[in-house]
Formats: sequence, C-alpha cells, structure tokens
Amino acid sequence: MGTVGSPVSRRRAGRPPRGVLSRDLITDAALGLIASQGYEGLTMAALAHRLRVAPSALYNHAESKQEVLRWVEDQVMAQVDFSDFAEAPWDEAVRSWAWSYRGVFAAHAPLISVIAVLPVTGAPETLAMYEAVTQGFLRAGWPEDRIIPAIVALESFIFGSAFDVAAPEDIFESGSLGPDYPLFTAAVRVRGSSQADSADAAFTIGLEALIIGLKAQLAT
Amino acid sequence: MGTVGSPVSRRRAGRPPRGVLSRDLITDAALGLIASQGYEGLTMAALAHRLRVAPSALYNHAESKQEVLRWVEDQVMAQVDFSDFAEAPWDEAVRSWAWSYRGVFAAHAPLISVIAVLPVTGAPETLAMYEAVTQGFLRAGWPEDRIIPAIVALESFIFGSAFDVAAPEDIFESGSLGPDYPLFTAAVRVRGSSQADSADAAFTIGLEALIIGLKAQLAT
DNA sequence: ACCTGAACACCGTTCAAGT
DNA sequence: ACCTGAACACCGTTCAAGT
Repeated sequence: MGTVGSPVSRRRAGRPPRGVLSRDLITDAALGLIASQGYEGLTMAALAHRLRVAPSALYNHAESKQEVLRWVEDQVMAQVDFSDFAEAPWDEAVRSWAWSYRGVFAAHAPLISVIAVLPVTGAPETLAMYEAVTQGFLRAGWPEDRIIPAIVALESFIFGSAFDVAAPEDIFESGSLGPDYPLFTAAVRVRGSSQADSADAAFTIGLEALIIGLKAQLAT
Repeated sequence: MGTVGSPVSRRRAGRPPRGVLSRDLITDAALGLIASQGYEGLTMAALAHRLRVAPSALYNHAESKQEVLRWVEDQVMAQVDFSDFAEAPWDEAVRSWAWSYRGVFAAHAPLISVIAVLPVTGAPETLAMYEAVTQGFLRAGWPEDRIIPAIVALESFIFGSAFDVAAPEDIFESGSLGPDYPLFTAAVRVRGSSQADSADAAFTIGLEALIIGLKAQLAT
C-alpha cells in the first residue's frame, strides 16, 4: 500500500534494491518536482537533492534523464480516464477519453515530444490504456486492422490540441502586419474571448468531426 | 535577388545593419546547420562559427536562441504549399495543404513546440499562409466565426501527426509485457509493414475523417 | 551493489573593453 | 553600432574511490 495520494498506483514487481533509491522513488520525486517547479525545475541535480543523494547516484538506476522522463510519462498516462470504454457507447467513450487525455497532457506538454519517440515497452500504465481502448473499439464492431490507425489519428489530434492549450492568448495577433492580412485578421477578431475558451472550441469542433468522420468511414 | 535555392524567399524591408550580421544571414546559417547537422547541431556556438563571428556577436541581433528559432520557423512555414486554396474545391485544398504541412514539419519536429508558444507577430510567411487558408474557407462558404477554430483543429491534428512520422518503428511493441495485453498486441500485429506506411495510414484516416466531419458540421 | 566527490565537456548568456 | 574575449551559471554524464 502506497502513501495516500501517491501518484504511483501500480507498483512494479521484483526484488527491492539494497540501496536507498529505486525507479519508484525516483519517479515519485520527479513528479513532485514537476508539480512544484514545473519541467524547468526537473534537473538531475534537483532530483538528487530532493532524494538526499549525489546526482551521480541516479545513474545506478536510470540510464539517462530521458529514461526518467519515460517513467514519468507512464505515471502521467495513468491519470487518463478511459473507463467509459468498458460500457459506454463508442462515441461517448471516445469523447470522455479524449477530453481527459488532452487535459492531462496539457499540464505535461514537455512530455509530448518524449512520447513520440517512446516505445511502449516497459510502460504498463500506457499499455493498460491501449488495451482498454482496443477492447472498446472491438466491442463497437471495429475490424481489428483499422483500430490502431484510428487510435493513432485520435492521439495525434489530442497531442496537438494539448500543445494548443498552452498557447498564449495573443498567438494570433498579427500586430503591425495586420492590415496586410485582412481576411485572417477579421476572422481572428470574431472568434471570441479567452484562449482557454478558444482552445476548447477548436478541440470540440475537431473531436466531433473526427467522431463523425470515423463513424462514416467505418460504415464503408 | 537572393542566391539561387536560398531558403529565404521573402526578404524583410528596413535599413541594412552596418555590421556583418543580420536576421536574414543568421536565419540562413541556422537553416544550413539544421540541414547538415540536425537540430542537435544548432547551438549558438556552431551558428557563430558558421558565420565566422564570436558567439556573443549574435546577441546584438537576436534576443535569444528562442528568437532565432522563431525566425527559422517562419522560413520553414514558407515551404508549406497552400496554393490549392486559391482555386481548388475546399476538401481538395485542405487535403493537399495538410499533407504538405505535415511533411514539412515532420522534418522539423523540434519546431513544433516552438510554434505552440509562438505569436504570429513578425512572422510574415506564417501570416501569408493563414491569409490564404482563411480566404479558401470563405470562398467555400464558411461563416467567419467558425474558420479559426476549424483551422486550429486541423493544425492540431497536423502537428500531432508530424510527431508520429518521427516515431520509431517498434513504438507499439509491448515486449515481454505483451501477453498481459492480448487485444492490443493482436491489433498491432495485423497493422502492416513499415512505420512510414502506418503513419501515412493513420494520417489518411484522420484527415479524411476531419474533412467529412467538418463538412457535416458546416451543414448544420 | 550502490553511493560520494571530483571532474569533464558542453550549454546559453552577459559584459567590459575595444573599434 | 557592432564585435571580441573572457567569464558565469548552469547542464547531463562519467569514473575512480570508497563501503
């Protein structure tokens, strides 16, 4: 049983190491550091300091900082809610999963580039999610060979949208160049209000379009 | 007139600086460095060396490396082909633009996180693209207030897909954990062949779904 | 097997000094 | 106004030495 509120929910099996450190402790410390300082605060030195250990000690357990990021990524993935794939209708499950997924990675944008190059090998939380999502697609009648491409397409949209959430509010302000691009400037102006709202609007439009379009493709 | 084949096609106006350096020269050198060494090779020291100048000299022209990356980004954006928005039907224009866009940024993946935080101010190539795309949407009958969210949704998908192109071939190999996730493992197995093919398959499915879905939403 | 302490090879950036 | 040279404050990582 872990500490209450510990972000590490699924402990790995195997003999405990004799020393002070372990993958789980390093991962927990990294998540704590990210929560309090953000990703700029996640340095090997800071991580070691939080664990009251010399930086070089980390390298007895992790091959590199990149490997630590892979451990973090798997724990972050565990926060994504895919429970609706068990019973809900397909489009409802896709919708709630996608919103949860985007929300989690909007708060962990620096991980997105890590995931892109990250084999799922050794990432049990990530695999658990994919298994549940695959099952949900099968239950909805999807042919086996079209499931992975559909999931990848949805994930691509989700990752791109997670970046968009982090974008500054004035991202489309053309400034002094505005008059040279009148149609675009006008279109930006009629789009309302805050960045959070407009990111949500774009995500809604894209996600609903994908759901409609994927369903239509499935019918053929 | 620039050198033949120069990636900088749209020179900025304004008085030329008295010294050796300029935004255009720095941007060209950066693009050359990226082409020959990749983004790991793009350091301020390497950039200065290529320009036969001390690293500190760069800071008389650029505020930071981040600013150099913004200049690079605008030039890279100039490579995206949006010409079909002038005359082709809307779905054909979206299709050819999206494929071009994804191809360009798949080769410049490290820029994607830069764009996410990048206001378009001072990025004339980027603005030129948005203007043409906006015009294409208007011509196809899109109401002004729904254009920007639709473009953002498409871009989110394109950026996420550009990451996916760079993913290693074995990204979905579950390794020794495979038997614990049988449905997913089987679905991965039936998906054929190389990573390039499977990235293309996912991109095709997602893009066609978005086109169908956006059209359907427009009809309401 | 695991940890410490010192060192290495880089980074981006600053700044006084020159022209 | 622009460039040089030296320095600064970091990075991630390695490795001999200890237990």
